[in-house]
Amino acid sequence: MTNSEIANFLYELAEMLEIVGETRFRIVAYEQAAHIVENLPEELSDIYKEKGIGGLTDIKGIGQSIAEKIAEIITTGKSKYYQELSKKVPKQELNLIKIPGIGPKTAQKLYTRFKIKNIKDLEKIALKGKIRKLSGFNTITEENILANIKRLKKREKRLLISFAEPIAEECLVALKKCRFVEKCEMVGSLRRMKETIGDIDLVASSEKPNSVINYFIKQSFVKKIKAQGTAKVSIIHRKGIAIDLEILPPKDSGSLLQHLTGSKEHNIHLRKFANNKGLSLSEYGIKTLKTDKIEHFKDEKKFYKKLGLAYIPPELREDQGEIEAASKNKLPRLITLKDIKGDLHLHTQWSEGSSTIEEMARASLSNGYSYIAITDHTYGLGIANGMDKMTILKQADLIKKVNKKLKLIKIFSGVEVNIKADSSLDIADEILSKLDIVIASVHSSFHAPEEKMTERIIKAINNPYVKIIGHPSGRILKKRPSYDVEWEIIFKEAAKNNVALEINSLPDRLDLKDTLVHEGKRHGLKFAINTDSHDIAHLEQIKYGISVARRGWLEKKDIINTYSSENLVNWLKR
DNA sequence: GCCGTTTTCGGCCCGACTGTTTTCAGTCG
Repeated sequence: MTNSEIANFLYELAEMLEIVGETRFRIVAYEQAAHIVENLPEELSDIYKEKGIGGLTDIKGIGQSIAEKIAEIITTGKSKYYQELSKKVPKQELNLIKIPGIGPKTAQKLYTRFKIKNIKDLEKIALKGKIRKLSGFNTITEENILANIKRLKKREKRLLISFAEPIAEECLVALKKCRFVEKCEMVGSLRRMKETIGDIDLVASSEKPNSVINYFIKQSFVKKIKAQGTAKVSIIHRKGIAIDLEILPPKDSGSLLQHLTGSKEHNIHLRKFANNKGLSLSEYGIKTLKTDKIEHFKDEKKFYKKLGLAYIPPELREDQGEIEAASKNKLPRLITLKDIKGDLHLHTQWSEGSSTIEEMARASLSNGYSYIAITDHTYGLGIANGMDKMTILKQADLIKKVNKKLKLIKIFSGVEVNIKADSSLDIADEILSKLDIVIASVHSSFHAPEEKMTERIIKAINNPYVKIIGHPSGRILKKRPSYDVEWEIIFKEAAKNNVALEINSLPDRLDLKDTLVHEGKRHGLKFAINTDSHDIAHLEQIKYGISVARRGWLEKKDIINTYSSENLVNWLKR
């Protein structure tokens, strides 16, 4: 049983507890445990197999009671507690609380009155105008329910960061033109550079919040106003994405920025941490509990400093140990874009790319890179016009010539070789040995069982010429889950054999993902942040790969393409 | 249900917006 299955199980328990009217704190305990399990790098079932119940309760946020429920579901696939609860909770009510704006109380009212089976039924009843007649409801609430059902259908999945970011930019450009706005920024998951975004959160500082709100809601991209107050406004953008804007006076801009950047889990932990020091946090500043006096913060860094913490970069604010690290001044010095010296995964017209080798090299040079690797597909990947061995050698020859022509950038010859279903590579070692760098990737048989898939990758890692494993988990965001592999074995083997794992910067891959990157770092692994560009226009997507690396706590030294050309050559020889 | 540089019991993050509750509950982030 996977962590995400166990997390879903705990989330469902929390939802059912909510409906039966359990105390808030018990519900929160289940929700927190679910969240912790969801983000755990190690598989819970492995921990249980190795250490039993004690291994589970060692995890902060999981106590005896929840540990027993997890153990039961791992060993038997069932849970008595779950079964008992589901008898008390109509499944229909569980469906209803998925609609934004409908919580357990409203769900119960609607269900007991109408005996609705699902969201579709609710929609029908709302369309017939029956809900407005119920006490406690009216035409407006009925309309809201309908609008929210529509939204739920639309945004069932989160948006890629590459889709959300330009929309947020558009809003900021508009806000900056407003004369009442002093400063404005992205906050929430966008500022933390999460791989997918639920809705866009923006913050502005101004002495006249109302004027800013009135200006904002008149913009042409606003399709609908969802909620409007004196300090906050929520709209729907014409592309269907929800945008929240919050405004406070400049004297509070630091604490507001901190508050809205989140994550929720980071903030909860931070507030508990502050409570222990006799302080209370909010978007309005830091209150000393004894005196009730509030200190205001224009600067976010000073906000953290007041708590005795080093400044925590937004990408780390996921409650993954960053508060403890900041209190001991042990935060990593995160990698930045300017640390990158080259891109080691590029395609050209020689396989499925649209640019030439020289075009790629020149574009990279103007990016400030000192080297690149050309790594076109090999012939097993027929769909991508993969190269056979003669073509590979011909291309390597051409690369030598281009290298002589362009002296300011070094071009490494390479391939992205396929790891076949039988674990072998589709190009012989004899050819691979003539190249500077080899990436090995899985492009077929994604559904192989965990053991087989792990064996395929391990075998590639042990090939003396393979230096990087490309997009190691194989996932495509919103389309394809990652394949089943034993990460711990792969991390250990890759670290031992001096093979780097790739952080692929394509916005729908971002593979390896942040939490696994963090775990890999603990094993002493090296990484390569590559774009997998098929066109010179893709080179700039390296920023998304950098974000993943930062979210995975990586520093310059963890990443091979921050090395100088000379050091990289030495590393490749090792 | 979980947790402990005060604690194994008694707390548990904090505030905005909506609706019709004229002083607050429900919901959200």
